[in-house]
Amino acid sequence: MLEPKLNPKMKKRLEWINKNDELMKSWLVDYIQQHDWKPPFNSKEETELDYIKQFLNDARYCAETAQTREECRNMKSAWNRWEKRYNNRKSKTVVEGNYTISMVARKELERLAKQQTCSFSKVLDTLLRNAKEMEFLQKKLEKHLQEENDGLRMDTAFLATFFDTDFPHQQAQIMTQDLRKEMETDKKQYQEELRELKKELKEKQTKIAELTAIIED
DNA sequence: CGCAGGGAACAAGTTTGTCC
DNA sequence: GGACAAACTTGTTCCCTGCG
Repeated sequence: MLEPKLNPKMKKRLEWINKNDELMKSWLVDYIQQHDWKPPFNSKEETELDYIKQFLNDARYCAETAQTREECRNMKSAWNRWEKRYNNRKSKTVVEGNYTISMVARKELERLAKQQTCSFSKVLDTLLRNAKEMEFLQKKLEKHLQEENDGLRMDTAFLATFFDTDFPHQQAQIMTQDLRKEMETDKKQYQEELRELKKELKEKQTKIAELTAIIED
């Protein structure tokens, strides 16, 4: 039987382990057990610190092979991922998710990230914030069109101010054309409906006035 | 140049939600 | 209530970038 040889590289490789970090300790205990690197942790007989100290001590005698190198790298990487996700979960401002999107959307995401030299996350975040903004503008636009008796005055320039690239601008043009047609067809109908609504509104107002009078009496 | 670190992809397992 | 899909969790791997 060969005497186990001390491997100084292992010590260096595991220096990132902070024995004072409670979170890291309990994570490590799970990780070590999960990989069957040590017998199961028994909280009645040992502390997490004992367990980890023992593990580190044993690890110093690991043979210097590609596998141990790999395992050490993976362990550190797993911890970094876990910690990052843990912090994300705690965060009030960011949240990590996992979604399935179409290839078309994915290609576009890739293109935008490259164009802006930023991460996918940043692109998605910005896009969705913009979408919120768009929703607000859309509502404003609808209101604008409703108030304006002559909705036809809306033109591409009006919509184009919300966009800054060619493709959306073209879409805006098509959208405006469609809207124009639709409005021309439906204008009379809307006017009729508007008259009806105004009538109804007047009736309700009268009713409210009556009720208010009764309550005040 | 080698290496560490970070972002993302990918894989596999688990939990949660929805529908009948 | 169970079948199935969607969403979430965790770990691993790949790839790129920046630093010494």
